[in-house]
Amino acid sequence: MKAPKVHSLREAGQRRYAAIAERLREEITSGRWPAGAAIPAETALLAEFGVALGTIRQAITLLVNEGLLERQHGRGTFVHAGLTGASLLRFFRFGKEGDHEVPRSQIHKRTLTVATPELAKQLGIRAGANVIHILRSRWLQTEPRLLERIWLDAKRFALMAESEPAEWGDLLYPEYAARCGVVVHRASETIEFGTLTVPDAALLYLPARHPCAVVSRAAFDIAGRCVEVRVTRGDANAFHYTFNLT
Amino acid sequence: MKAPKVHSLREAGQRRYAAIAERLREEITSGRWPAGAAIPAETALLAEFGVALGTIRQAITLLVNEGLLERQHGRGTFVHAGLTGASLLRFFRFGKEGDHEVPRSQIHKRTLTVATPELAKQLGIRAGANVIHILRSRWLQTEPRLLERIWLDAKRFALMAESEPAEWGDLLYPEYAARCGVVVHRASETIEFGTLTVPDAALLYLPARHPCAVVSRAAFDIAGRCVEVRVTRGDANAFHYTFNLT
DNA sequence: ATCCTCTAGTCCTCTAGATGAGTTATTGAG
DNA sequence: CTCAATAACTCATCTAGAGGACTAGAGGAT
Repeated sequence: MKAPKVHSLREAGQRRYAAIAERLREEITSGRWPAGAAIPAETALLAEFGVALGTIRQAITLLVNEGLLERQHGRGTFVHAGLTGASLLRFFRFGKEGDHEVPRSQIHKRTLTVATPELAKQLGIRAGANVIHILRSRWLQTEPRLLERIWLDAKRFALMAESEPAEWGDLLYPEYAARCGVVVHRASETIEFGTLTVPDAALLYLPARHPCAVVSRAAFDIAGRCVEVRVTRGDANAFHYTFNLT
Repeated sequence: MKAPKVHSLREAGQRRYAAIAERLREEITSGRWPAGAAIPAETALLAEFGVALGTIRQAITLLVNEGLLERQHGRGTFVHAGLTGASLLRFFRFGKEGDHEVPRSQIHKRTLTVATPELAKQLGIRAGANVIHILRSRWLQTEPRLLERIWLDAKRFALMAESEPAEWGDLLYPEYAARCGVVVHRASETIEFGTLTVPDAALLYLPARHPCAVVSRAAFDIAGRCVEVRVTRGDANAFHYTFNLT
């Protein structure tokens, strides 16, 4: 089935490349083009939409800049494969530099509870709906370094509630993808400062009321739905983060 | 004088648009095209370099993405005007939201000292060379909120040493530009947590050893030279910062 | 004075190609 | 079987041009 040319479908004033980008975005966010898969070649798309190569490339460039697509010279253009989740350690400096070891995970609790109104709003579910709550620490060498609290929609992540936490790997995002088909595409993080409660301090082998950095993350799938809420705490003295402004 | 076509000047394997971008970058970083000024029109550049419009646009896009140029539809393409410096408060939440008031400045000290080896390395000057050191606090309403220590190369910023601190505005970057012709184009910032010394705490009306966020900034001009080193401290409990990852 | 239109100058979109460069699977020689 | 050459596919660069959209200023109508 040949798709109609884009000329007839776009709104007044809308650019052709923008109309094409919108159509491609729809294929991606709907999941018809799954994460990591190749999209049709540029020559195929220009034939399908009946436009010149430059127009197709402009549409694709738009989606590349949005982080939805990735180009690979000579291979093809691919739907963004998602985050692995190994990125929290960039905020902390524990031990030697340039060490990108994945911290080992120790699950302390995995419970089924009920969403508070605030959490429900973040996850886009009904207040009072079931959520999975995970408490785990992350270890480097022989020291617990980070303490994570994670909340998931129990409906979407049913298989995370049924499987044994001991079977999970140190990284959760690959588990989400393998067990529940949920790919984390982007996340928003907020950094704040606080002090450790008595039980939290015990889990991190630190004194009570020790200063800590608090990183609150909301993770989103490619369609923009929030799929995970996570709050991570670590020793404030190990915290450091660099970035650039222009 | 007509410039030679770019064909004959680029290195083997280098793209035309990359060669053109390099030439434009040289005009900008050398200061021949000053900050805020318009560059020649695309049609003028394509005639000068003897290439097609698309190639010129690709070269300009490269520099726009680097932050060196800014396009304005219908007006022209301009050299990036530089930072105003009003951006440190984005890290802190003092009082009401969405309040973009510029904090008032109180200069406590402006002294001429000698660069430590580490500072000299950052500023790209000789260890032991003269530097200007400024200690100032930034006020919102009736409270001191941030404490800043600033170091400048005394040679480049001679007029900052001679003028009266009382004459300076609340923002220093416009002073640098007006008095010394130094435009801050980009900055790199590192966040850490610490506690306040007794004298620093007194200046911020906080108890000694109160937790603080420490933001260390290196500011660079458009040619990539470090022109200012600044360390800012504020109440850690007011600190918060959000950003996105893909 | 205010509003409008016109115009020249700018960047932006789009076409219809040709050619270059990187990747991968196949095919043929040893 | 192993390895190298090749073919076929991909995205990337570049041309030469037409017309659109936006801005700013000049001039005229109200």
